[in-house]
Amino acid sequence: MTNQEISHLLRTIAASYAIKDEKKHYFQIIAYQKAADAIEKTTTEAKDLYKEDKLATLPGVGPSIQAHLSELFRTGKVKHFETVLKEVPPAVFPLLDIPSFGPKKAFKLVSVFKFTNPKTVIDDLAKIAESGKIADLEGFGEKSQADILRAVQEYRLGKTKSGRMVLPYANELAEKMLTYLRKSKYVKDAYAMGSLRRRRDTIGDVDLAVTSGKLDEVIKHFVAYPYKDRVIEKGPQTSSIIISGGKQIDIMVLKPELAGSLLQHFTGSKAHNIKLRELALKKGWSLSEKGIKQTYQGKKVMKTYDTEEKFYKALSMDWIPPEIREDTGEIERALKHDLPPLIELKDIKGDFHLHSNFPIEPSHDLGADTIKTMVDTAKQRGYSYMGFSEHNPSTGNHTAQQIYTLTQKRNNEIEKVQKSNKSIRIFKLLETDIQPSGDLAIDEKALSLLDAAIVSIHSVFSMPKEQMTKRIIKGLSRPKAKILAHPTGRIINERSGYEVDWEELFAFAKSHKKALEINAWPTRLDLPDEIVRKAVEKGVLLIIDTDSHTASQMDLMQYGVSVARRGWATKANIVNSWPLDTFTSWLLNRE
DNA sequence: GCCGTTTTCGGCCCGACTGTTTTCAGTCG
Repeated sequence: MTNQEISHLLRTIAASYAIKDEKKHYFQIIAYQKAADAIEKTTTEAKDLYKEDKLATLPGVGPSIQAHLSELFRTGKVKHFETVLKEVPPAVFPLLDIPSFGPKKAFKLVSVFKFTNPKTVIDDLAKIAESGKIADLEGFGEKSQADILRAVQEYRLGKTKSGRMVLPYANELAEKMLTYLRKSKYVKDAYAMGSLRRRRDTIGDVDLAVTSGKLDEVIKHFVAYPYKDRVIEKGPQTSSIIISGGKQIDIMVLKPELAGSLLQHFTGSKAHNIKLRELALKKGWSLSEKGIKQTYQGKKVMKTYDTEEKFYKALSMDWIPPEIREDTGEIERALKHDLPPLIELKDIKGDFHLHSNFPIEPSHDLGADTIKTMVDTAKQRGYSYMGFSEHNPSTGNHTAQQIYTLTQKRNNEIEKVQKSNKSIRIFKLLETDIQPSGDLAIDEKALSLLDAAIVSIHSVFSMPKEQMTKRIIKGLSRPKAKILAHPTGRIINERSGYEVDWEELFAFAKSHKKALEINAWPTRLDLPDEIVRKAVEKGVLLIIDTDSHTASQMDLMQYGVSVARRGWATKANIVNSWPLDTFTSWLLNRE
């Protein structure tokens, strides 16, 4: 059972409790939802945690839910869950997957119209809505009947569940809207918020915040967006629209003097905000997007903040970088004024996963730009060093001698460019396949031509975890192999990575000073942030690379840096933020 | 059901918006 499925199951249990007796089970419902959130978010499979007896390490998973999940993994079902679910008509559950349907609405409709078949309930409901019978129901009306019909239709089209966007795509949508918003004279400042500002690897909705003296004018302007499909809601300070393409944009507008609490509120994460508010509550304070509510001599006073720094300061803590606002310890550290200095884009001194168009007759894809062009771009970026790492010449079509000769030719070209570019040190690498056996795709003689090798998996992804871990470690254990590229092999929205025993790989990488790559390619972002965090805690070296196949793609570095920041990485962790001499000593094993 | 340098018991974030109401329930983030 996947984390997604387990999370869905826990939400189903929460919904069932809400239907049975929401008041009585109020906090249980919250607890189940919280556990569902945690399991949905984590990149570690709950089943693996169960095997290692570490389920309780998930926040919000306590003794009871842990026991239920253990039973689930052991026997495939949970007696307690079955008892709870038995009391709710099964036709309720499919409706819960439709946006705007909660437990109450779903249960009422299923009960009144006596829907019994979960397989047909959505169609049955659509028919009833079309016949006009819902409008007569108490608590419903013509409008809600039409809303139900539209929600069902959108659900059938898969429109509202069109998946999460990769970062640059969401960025582009946000920038377009921000540009449009700034055209209004009533807009003072406009910002991207939510998971976009926290730089999560994927984005659901685009959240925007605007400061203005004229809230209603901004909302009016927002809903008049030319690429709008429809308005979901529109109030005095917030609004949501669907744009063509089906993506949702949410906006919140407040006065400039509330900018601090507004940005803090709308950046999230939800877990981060809840933790902050619980903390404030202990002082008798109440936090919201409007500021901090305090009681003075029996009177409630709202204190306002125009910057986030002031808002956090009022809570006796340092400003927290958005990338780590996930309630994974950042609040405690900010209270102790002990947040780590996260790596920044300007700290990066070189890019090492670069594919030029040099005709090396590779096993996989070739780049599109010349070595010289890419060197020029690196210099423009202010890099002091860089490395070329085209894929190795294909082993199927070449003899060992041919591979050697091709590599040598590529090296000659690099040396030629190096001669006329003294301000940047250019290293000679290759991205070399780790074959299923764990052997590298090129022999020792060809390897000797390289300063170092980036090694990676490009075939036979489905291997048992132990075998895959052995394969990787065997490949990495060659002295020239210094970097493991895209370590999980995942492609966002396409495939989950292969299975690796991270503890074992971290231990090996640390003791042999091998770097794990944070691949900045937006559909990779591999290592994922959560694994970066674990690597950082273990003291494993990391390198941020773009995997560029054109010179312009070297701009993608920012996305890799975001992942590193989300993983709490500092300069000490990131080898390509080191000065040239330190870096060179490391890469060439001269330390 | 979870959780803890103010607690192992007694708390549990906060508010916006909509539709159907005439003061509020439901859903969402």
